[in-house]
Amino acid sequence: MARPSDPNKKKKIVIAAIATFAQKGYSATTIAEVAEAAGIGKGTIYEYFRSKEDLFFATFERLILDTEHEMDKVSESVVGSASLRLEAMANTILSTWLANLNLYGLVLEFWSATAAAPSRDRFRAAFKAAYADMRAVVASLIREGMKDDEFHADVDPVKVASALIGSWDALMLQAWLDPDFDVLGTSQTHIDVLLAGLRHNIVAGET
Amino acid sequence: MARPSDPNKKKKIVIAAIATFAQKGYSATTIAEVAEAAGIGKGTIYEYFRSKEDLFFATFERLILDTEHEMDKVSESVVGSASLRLEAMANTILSTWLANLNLYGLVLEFWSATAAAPSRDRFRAAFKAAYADMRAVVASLIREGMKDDEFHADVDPVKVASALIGSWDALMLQAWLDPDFDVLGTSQTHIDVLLAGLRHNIVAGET
Amino acid sequence: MARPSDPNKKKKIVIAAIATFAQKGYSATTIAEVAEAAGIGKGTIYEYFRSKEDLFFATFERLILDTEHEMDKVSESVVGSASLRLEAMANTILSTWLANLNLYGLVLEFWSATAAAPSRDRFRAAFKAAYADMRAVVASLIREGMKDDEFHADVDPVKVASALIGSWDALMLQAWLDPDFDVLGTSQTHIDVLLAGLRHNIVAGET
Amino acid sequence: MARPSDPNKKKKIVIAAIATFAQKGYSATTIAEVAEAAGIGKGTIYEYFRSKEDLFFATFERLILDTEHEMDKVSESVVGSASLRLEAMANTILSTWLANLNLYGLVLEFWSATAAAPSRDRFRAAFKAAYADMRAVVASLIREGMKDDEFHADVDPVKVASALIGSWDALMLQAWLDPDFDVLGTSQTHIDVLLAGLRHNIVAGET
DNA sequence: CATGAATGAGGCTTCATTCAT
DNA sequence: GATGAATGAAGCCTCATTCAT
Repeated sequence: MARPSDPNKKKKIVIAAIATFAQKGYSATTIAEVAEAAGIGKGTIYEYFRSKEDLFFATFERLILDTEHEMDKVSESVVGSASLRLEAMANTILSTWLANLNLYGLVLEFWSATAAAPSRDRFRAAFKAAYADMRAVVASLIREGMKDDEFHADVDPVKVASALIGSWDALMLQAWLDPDFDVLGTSQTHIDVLLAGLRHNIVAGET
Repeated sequence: MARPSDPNKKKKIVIAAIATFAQKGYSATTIAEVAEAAGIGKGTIYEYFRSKEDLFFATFERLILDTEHEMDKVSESVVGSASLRLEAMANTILSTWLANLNLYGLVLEFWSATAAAPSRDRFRAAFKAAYADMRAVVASLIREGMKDDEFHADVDPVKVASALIGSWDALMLQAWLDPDFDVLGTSQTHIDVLLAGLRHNIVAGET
Repeated sequence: MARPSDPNKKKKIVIAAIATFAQKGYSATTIAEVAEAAGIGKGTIYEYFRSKEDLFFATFERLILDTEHEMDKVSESVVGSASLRLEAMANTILSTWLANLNLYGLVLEFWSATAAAPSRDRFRAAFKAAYADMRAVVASLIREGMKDDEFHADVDPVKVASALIGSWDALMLQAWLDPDFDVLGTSQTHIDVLLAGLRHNIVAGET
Repeated sequence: MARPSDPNKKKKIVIAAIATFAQKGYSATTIAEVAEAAGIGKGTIYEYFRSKEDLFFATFERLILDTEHEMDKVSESVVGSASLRLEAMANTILSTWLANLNLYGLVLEFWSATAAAPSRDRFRAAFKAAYADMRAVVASLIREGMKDDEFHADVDPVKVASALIGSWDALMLQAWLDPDFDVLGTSQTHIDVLLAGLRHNIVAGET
């Protein structure tokens, strides 16, 4: 008469793991700490995850999913010109991330994990997919602006999206390094300039 | 002094450490491996570095210095319009980084190290300083463009520089994740749009 | 609790540690040796003791407790004149110690530990307390002899007790150095002379 | 044309070693520290001593010799009754030792060394010899008192000497453990009682 | 299913000793 | 003879993982 596996137990562990990994980093975090944070026994974790690395990957997946969910909500709810929607997207994403700046250390850990064997490819692929998703969303916004004749620049929307998302990523890094860094202001300036560029023709000879 | 002791022994160790850390990550790298890569005994490393972490920080410092050196060379050698010089800067930096893409994993490790105790502040401060340096160089290029009436946008040069540098950083990350990612093309598009924006007035009502 | 875990595991480890430390000395003893002697895994020791030094201190405490227990038994069971009881105490203590002469090396190690950082004060305080205990027991025996007019010498019982106990200690040392040393005979002579002195007035002019 | 070995260099090293060993204990002392204290290079020590243990033994020998030298001076210079000479001996020895109480930690180390292989027998034999020497000196003082009819007790002088010396040893230990311990007072009481006992017949039936 | 006691591989670090200069 | 850079053996300790209850 085994008690049915509590479906929330796994989630509970991941929550505890996110907090602990974010605070201390992957290597420095011990399974015992995660177990204690989750209020369960050490061995129980191994009932739900094959290994420490497995648990790590699970926390990664959850964060990725949460972010994508956030992006979907934004792109569905905001209306108006492409410029407006892009700005809204930027602000929402950055605000959300800023509100969870403490998680950024965890993202850094994930990136770092892509460098270290043996799960390198696993993390790398997941990251790549997540970026591709974000890119697609942003690029489609830009493409809409072009279709509506709001943007005249003849550029590859995907490339602009890449750079834009990249700048968000990097702004977060700088905020992580320096709590006084003006993320939203810098982002505003960047997107202002970028949108101004998109609204005009880019004369080849000018560059 | 007894055996003259290779005056470059310390440098030799750092070189070996860079290669090893980059390949396997900080945690996964053992002192024994670094020693072997350097062709010396395990104990010798401790003649030059107090601890594994100290060695790690030394590799970090060296890479930072090398990059700054590279930037200085570029900003001194390239002439022409601000747009041209910015593009040259972007291309040079990115090309240099691309050529050492394998080191990017190491940078990820460094970032990650800023999250993990106990050297957190040490790395964080060094990173912050390095970014400030880069920002200053790029911002001064933008400022020159404004002085020469090449750029009309009324924006904070430092903020644009932040976003620009951030995008380089993030493009490298994506290249690291995906070897097929078009770093230079994306950068070109991004800087084209950005420069186009800088050359025009940014009408407040337009955003 | 999972495996019930031998409730005496900690004691078992201490026993093994006593034997190993006594035989090889503190520095020369490795945790691996103690673990093997205890028939357990290396890591298990760290479930019960924070460090090698902690284990060492635990062995020390146990030996101290055992000796005090021995003294209590003697002082409670022997009856008769103070002289008789003091002699009985001396003989019992020395016999007990002689029977465990192999432990004396361990006591030397403890003494030595009081000299070496960083646990110096810990051991020193414990030793001091143990000596104070023994002193109190012996001094009270002498004091009883004075109350009963068996001893006429006007001396500080505590000082005599100190010297007496000290002589036992030192006799053990000499036995440890020289297996042929006549501990009990020497002690007998010493206590005979000492008791004879206690039974007479000590004329100041005579000294 | 090798410079002749500085005959004082060896002595200089031993002096430095005594200070260092006494302060930090044998294990905790590194050859590098001794070398630095002696103001010479690490390697130089190995020109004069085969190993760290050899150096340790040399410091031991020197301390033993110094103490014996001290005893000889006392036994030659003091005149008067046997009681007086014994008291003088006790006071001189204890005062000398007290003045160098910091060296006592080193003696403890030596004792401890007799417990730990592999030089066990070497130290043990030297200690045994040193005690035999001291015993002989003290016993001869007692024997003189018997010959002069100052002492009437029919006891073995060597046994009394053993106990007496042992008590000195142990008093030092207690002083080492407790800086407030009254060494000289306790010794005075002890020797008073002991001498009183020696001056009287010890009636067998009395014990 | 849950637990946590037990385990042992493996890492960092120390330091006595060597030996080229 | 003097030196100290180089070495590597060896030890303490951590912690992911297992498994008996």
